[in-house]
Amino acid sequence: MCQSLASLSRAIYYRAMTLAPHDMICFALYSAAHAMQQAYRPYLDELGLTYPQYLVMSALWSGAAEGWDRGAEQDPEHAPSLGDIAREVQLESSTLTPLVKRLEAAGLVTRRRDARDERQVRIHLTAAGREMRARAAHIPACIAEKAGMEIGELVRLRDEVNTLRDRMKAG
Amino acid sequence: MCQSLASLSRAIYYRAMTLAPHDMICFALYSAAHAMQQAYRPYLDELGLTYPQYLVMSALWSGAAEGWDRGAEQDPEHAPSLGDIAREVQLESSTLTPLVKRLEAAGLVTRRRDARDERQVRIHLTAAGREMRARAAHIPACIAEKAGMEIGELVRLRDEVNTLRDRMKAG
DNA sequence: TGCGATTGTATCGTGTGCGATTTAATTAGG
DNA sequence: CCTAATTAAATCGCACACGATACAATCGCA
Repeated sequence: MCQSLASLSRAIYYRAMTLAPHDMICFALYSAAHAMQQAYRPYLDELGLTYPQYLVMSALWSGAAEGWDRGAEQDPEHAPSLGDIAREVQLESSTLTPLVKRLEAAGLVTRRRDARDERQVRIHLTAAGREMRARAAHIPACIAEKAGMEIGELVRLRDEVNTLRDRMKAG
Repeated sequence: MCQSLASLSRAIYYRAMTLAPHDMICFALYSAAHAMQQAYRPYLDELGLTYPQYLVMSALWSGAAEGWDRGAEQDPEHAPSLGDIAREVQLESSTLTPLVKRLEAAGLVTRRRDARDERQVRIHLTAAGREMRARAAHIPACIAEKAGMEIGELVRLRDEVNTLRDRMKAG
């Protein structure tokens, strides 16, 4: 089916080759990421969210794993900025600005300039946005079940993929 | 950094949870696929190709691992159809039709209706398209080096990701 | 043979994605 | 202080990506 290790190694040794997409690591990631989006689609359709919108909402719901909202109760300016979210979901402002505007148009978030630094736009969940969290809470288990792998296997694979990603982004 | 196995397992057990993007498998694939595209960019810029265009050209160059062009010398109708390419790169015709038209506009391929079945459009490499293969042949080794992993490790990770993809696409 | 079902592409609308650039606000340095 | 450099968002242009739909060509079956 796929090109053998020996064949790949020989080709790399000669440092000049043509690979079919189904032999490429990058295509494995590319097609798997798209397959994941398709697996989420029926669940996200119920919520009226696209997949990247779901990632942004998940970041807000989790407080990006509680890095953002320490003291947010007292100080609304501790809500994440658009840049904070951009770093969490690894998207450019040129992608995120219109996406968040669509979330705002859907009534899930608000966008407000920070009073102390007017360059920043702080993103707040609305009541509707907070309520959606419970309606989305079943999704991870559904996806994990569809993956048909042990949770430990999924976590190991996730970490290996994250390691590869970080290396591709470095130097 | 990332949510622990214990935490994930507990959450899956309760079947209701909110994960931050950086804890999700799907986000690992999503962000790694984008990081890969960025790693290819400098090489593809030299060729004037986008990343999905490179996947299509790679499929043509490899004859999709020699499944397409048996006897193509004698019979030009054995060239891959748009549907053949769509299956290889796992894209819809609505994505591939304009993409291939751009490759045609760049002088890399031709599109011709099959005389025996006028529903199908057969895609042929032009001389310029064939010549580009040599200019792209160094790319896999450059990417593999940047990944900083043993080839065997890369192949194993690719196969695991492909397995996950196939499970997400099934049922 | 003829006609309904299927198949292969194409078209349209919406929503990403990113590079390049712009604008406004803040910071840093002399 | 005052200006140069930096930073945060936004804007624009182009290219995916897919669902829904349309349409023509072919197939299947009575």
